[in-house]
Amino acid sequence: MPELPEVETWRRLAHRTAVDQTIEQAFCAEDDIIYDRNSPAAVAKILQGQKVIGTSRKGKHCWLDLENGQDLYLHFGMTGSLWWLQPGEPEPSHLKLRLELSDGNRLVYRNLRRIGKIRLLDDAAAVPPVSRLGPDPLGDSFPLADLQAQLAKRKAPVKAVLLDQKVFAGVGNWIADEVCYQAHLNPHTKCDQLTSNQVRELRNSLLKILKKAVAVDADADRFPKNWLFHYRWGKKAECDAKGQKILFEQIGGRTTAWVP
DNA sequence: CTCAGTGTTCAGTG
DNA sequence: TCACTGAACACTGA
Repeated sequence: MPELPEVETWRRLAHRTAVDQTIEQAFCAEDDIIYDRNSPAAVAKILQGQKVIGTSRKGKHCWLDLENGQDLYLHFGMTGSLWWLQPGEPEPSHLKLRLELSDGNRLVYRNLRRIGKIRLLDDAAAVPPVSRLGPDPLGDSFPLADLQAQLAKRKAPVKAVLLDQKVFAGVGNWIADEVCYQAHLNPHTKCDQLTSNQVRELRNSLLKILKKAVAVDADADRFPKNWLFHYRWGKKAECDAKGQKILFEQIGGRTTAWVP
């Protein structure tokens, strides 16, 4: 479920395993998930011999900073993931990118359903989609006053605006629902109808959820037991941890789980 | 067989 | 130009 916490966890993985390593060999699948001025094979050729000097993330987008000044940009879509493999460890299916590092380990990107992107960019932060993102609530300054002003201008349901990457870079469907749940907001509420206390609660809940999810490496099994998260999947659970009925509705074009 | 789905982006409307 | 809605994208699994 690649939303901000998962992507941040993968960025950290890449950071501690690949920074200061040289890419000895690279493989890019012949797949239009890798679209670029260059063919996948040409991208692999450029990657070969490059040292990784850093990692970056904004919202759900992340990239490796290469020694030649370019960025290896990764977007995970709905089903992408990043794996670090030691010698002998088998690779996952649907592998789209493999970096063989100088210490003998591999960093690989896999994507089951091919909604995602791999690109070699001169400056990932300067071009869309990253350049169009609003603040990342964890990585950027995210003042309450700015949020109040933004939301006061929006008439869409709060659930829909939580998914707007220009306002909350990195929030996805389950986080948006979790925020409404923990902040005691009806996801149908129009943003311009929210009281200033509600906006404060929304922001507090969002930051709390993101920090906790990142602190447990986005491992859902370690999310607090009282989070709606554990009860919303598969539409199996009728009730949350307190026995309150969970509703499933379409809001902002997506399935929304909420408790009145 | 049908359909929903963790994300983004575009067309159409107002 | 913007805000908003709904559809499209690709594929799997329920």
